[in-house]
Amino acid sequence: MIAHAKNFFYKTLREDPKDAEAVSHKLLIRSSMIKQIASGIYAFLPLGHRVLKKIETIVREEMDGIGGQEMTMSIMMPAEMWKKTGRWDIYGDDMLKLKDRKEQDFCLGPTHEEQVTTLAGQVISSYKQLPLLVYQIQTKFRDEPRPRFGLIRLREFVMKDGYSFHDNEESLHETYMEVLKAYQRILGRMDLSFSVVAADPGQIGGNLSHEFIVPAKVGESTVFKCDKCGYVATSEVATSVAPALDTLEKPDQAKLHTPNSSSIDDVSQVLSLPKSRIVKAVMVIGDSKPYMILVRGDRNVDESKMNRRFSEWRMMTDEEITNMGLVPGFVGPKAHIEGLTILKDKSLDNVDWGVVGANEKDYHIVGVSLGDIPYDEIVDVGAVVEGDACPNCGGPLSSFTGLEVGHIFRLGTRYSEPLEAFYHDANGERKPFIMGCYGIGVTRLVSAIIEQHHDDNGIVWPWVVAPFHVVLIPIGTVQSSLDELSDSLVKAGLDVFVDDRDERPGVKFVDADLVGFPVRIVVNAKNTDQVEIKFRKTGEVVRVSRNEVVKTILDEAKNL
RNA sequence: CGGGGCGUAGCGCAGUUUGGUUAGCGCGCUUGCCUUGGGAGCAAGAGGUCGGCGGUUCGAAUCCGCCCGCCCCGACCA
Repeated sequence: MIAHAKNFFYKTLREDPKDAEAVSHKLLIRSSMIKQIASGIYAFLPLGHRVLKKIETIVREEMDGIGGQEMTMSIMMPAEMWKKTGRWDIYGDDMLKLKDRKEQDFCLGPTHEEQVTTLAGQVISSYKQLPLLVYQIQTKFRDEPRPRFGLIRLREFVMKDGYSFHDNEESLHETYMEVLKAYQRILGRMDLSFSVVAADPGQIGGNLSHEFIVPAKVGESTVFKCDKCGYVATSEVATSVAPALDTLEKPDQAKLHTPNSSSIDDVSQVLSLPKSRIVKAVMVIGDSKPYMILVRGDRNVDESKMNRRFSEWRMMTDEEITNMGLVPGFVGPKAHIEGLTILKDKSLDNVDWGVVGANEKDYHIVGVSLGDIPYDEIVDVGAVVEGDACPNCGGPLSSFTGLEVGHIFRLGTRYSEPLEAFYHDANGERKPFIMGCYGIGVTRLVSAIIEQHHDDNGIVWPWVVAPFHVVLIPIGTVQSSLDELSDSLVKAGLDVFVDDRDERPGVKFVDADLVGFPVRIVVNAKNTDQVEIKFRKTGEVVRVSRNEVVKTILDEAKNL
């Protein structure tokens, strides 16, 4: 494939766009890969389009490699199937709903479990046809409240979503692991460093999931890991052992005056005690019932963990707290509060004594043995913090931020049951499919790759996803040798971009670096027998005779 | 949805506080000359509903009101 700059649909920018913050966003705009159409919605110009297609090809090859069957589902779909699974309401405003001319309800698919499950129910009728793995690479729409960072958080984006169907858990597990390995190969081929981490299935459902996280500054996911034993988990599911407190003699239990000290910080200061000695009491309404959640004072309740514990929850208002006979800001545990359930977070496990609210304005009680505090259940809803001990080996946990580029789930029968997607088993009984689902954010990968592969001058595309492998820059009149050279490169299967613009060499060099072609070839009229080859990644420059060019590049390609 | 910022030529910005010629600058674009190994130079040009609507005024990019869009932090989020 060959393209010529003179009539190529692109225009590089000298200055950073003012609306861009992330490096990948700035470079995508400046190199003219994408143009914004609306918030979270972009057009892919030819350069960006070519990158996207190359990423898709890698994904497709690896999915086909484990027996995945590619298909294309519809983007727009009727409300009915979403109402059956309950997600017509659960998904909320993130799902773009619309009506057709007959006033029928439709939505633009934010994901495709409903559709693929419906289809499977219609097409698959026997256990003999299982297991089955299908996938598509297709545009999704989610009306995100806050799109950001160019292609990182979009409203309209391309995703590879795959779904598997099984008649038993072992089969699901097998496919799940095969997809996991395929994902590792996909990201590895794109030269991304990444972590596979235990994660929160969120509203997709299921009991276990893994995220594929590419470490990046602009990452929205926080991951905790243990260097000692290899434990990794997102902040949403990470557990830890809170480090032990400094030994401190327990004072006699006493009610102390703590005027205007309703926050942990205030109490800690007034009593000259570490925040970890204070028992935080968080009052919530969970699934319509009141709960008091006790957490160690130096940490917070994690919302994702709460979302898994309760299907619906919110903080109590001050009025509701007062109505329970408690005092907002000075809430503490006490026995026998009608209808109240007390949950004790495990972060309090190794606290021997502490401070609790006195349930009286401006008073706290010190010297309370944790053993004396009443509770109904021990729970894990506390947010992990860096420095906590690894739940497996006790080693210290550290954290990093990254981009979630893939997520795989075991769904079980979450969708097949409500959609009545059944097969017949060996005994002739109708059973719902056991399902898995597997996503990769294709558009997000474009950004992830740039976040990991760039320098001060621009993008440094890995060979396999570069929009073009080679940029050819002529200096002076070299038409015949240029044609000959580009011919041989194209015949060797390379994608060649000829910068034949009527520009000075400096302009072309700067653009070549910005756009990020892995290889730059300069042909100078002063000496057409030899050409200069420069590798973007290493900056290495070699001069070779024209007939050695293809070989030189192909030899080096595996390192690019 | 809460907080903050921005909206003037394709891009980046000045002008708005204190209303007043024909709304400027850099880059980019067009034409010519010149130049050709890291964003050259000279000359002549083209390009604007000043985000939108309404109001105040002799007069509005500038003051007032309403609305829209975009970005950042948070909430939210496979």
